[in-house]
Amino acid sequence: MSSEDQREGANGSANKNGTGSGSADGARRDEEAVSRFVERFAAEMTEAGMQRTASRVFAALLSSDDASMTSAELSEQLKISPAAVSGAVRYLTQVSMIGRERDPGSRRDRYRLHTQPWYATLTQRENVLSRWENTLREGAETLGRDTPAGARVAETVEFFEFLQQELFALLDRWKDRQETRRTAEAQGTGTSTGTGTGTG
Amino acid sequence: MSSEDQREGANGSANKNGTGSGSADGARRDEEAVSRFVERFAAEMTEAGMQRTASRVFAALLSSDDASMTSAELSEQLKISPAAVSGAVRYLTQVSMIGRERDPGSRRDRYRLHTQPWYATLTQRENVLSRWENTLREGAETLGRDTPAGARVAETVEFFEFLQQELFALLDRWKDRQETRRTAEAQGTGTSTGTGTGTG
DNA sequence: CGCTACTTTCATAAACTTGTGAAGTTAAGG
DNA sequence: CCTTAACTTCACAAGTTTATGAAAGTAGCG
Repeated sequence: MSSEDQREGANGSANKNGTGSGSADGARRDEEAVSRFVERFAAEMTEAGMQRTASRVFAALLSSDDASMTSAELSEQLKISPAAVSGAVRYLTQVSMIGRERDPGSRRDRYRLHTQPWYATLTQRENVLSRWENTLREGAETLGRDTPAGARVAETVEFFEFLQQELFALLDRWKDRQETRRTAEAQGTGTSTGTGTGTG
Repeated sequence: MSSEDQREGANGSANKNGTGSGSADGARRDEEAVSRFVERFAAEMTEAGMQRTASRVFAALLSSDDASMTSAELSEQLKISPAAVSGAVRYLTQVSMIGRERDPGSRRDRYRLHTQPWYATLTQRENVLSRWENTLREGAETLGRDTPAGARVAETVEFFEFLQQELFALLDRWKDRQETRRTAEAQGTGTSTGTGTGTG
């Protein structure tokens, strides 16, 4: 634990999240409350079937101001070993929810939330929906489309086809909406909260 | 593999799936192939986070000709104890994917696939999406909407709101489409495969 | 070209999940 | 009301997942 802190003095320390930077603005994070949110949201994702640590890492990244953290930061905030972080980020990388970067001049990797984590998840070809669809299609053949069971399964296949098509259209609409809004914002107010967003 | 075939001998017994009903038509089920489909689809649902036995029960019902099976039938086909069936159907009932019936004059319950299992799952208020949305909303407040992290989370909330709205609309469209098709079928060909469908 | 700061892999331990038999409960039908 | 079939609950065993420390692997940087 304490042996990790050697390197701290260098710069913005473990948490790049406003707190450590001693900035004078009022937006100081209540790290404890933030952590509660991280854990709660992670727990809900876990309930829905995502690996526990992967969920926690994802939630932590989602709640970090620049949408990225290093392994050490994650390890410290979530109180888990580097090994656990390693496993989690491998998973999250595989499913395209985060990316790995290297800060130039450092040996540390940074893990960054993809700009469109949900978009990526929902659209990637090797999708849950796609796989189900394929299996169901074979099942419909096996059962025979002229049987009630086969007909039911065939209809389920159609439903999933429909669902996926519509999902793509829906996501496009979202993207448009976001772009429109961004443009409007850029012209209107001068606010510069313009960090990469988590949706899409 | 081969040792499982004992059950075949008896008669239609456990499986009400067209095979036993003594009908002369060629649509005799290859029970082994059907079982492979059941297990494969169940495994995919399990991978996606659903309880293993619940998935197997669901898949079995989906593949049964009248979309319903008794506890004993499930127990035999899936080779699990009545206790396991009990637990699985309790879960499936809770998430509104199946319903419980009682054959009049019998002491056995029947578990029936809801006509619209996906519809129910996607639209019920106590939804994964709704819960995530609420948690995220609180998170946005905690983080402060004027911080990059808070803004990102707030946008995620909007995305989930958008997603849910669109999902409802999408499901309505599907229902319309199905109804239209049914009507057309009824008028056009004389086919009578018209069993309840699994989609919606 | 080797030192050192990271990251990953691996065997093991802990925690959790799941399925079971047995006991308990409910209600159909005499 | 008693008998009995069917369903549910429960404590426990088996199996699976998950996190860990230790060891091995990589790659910046002198």
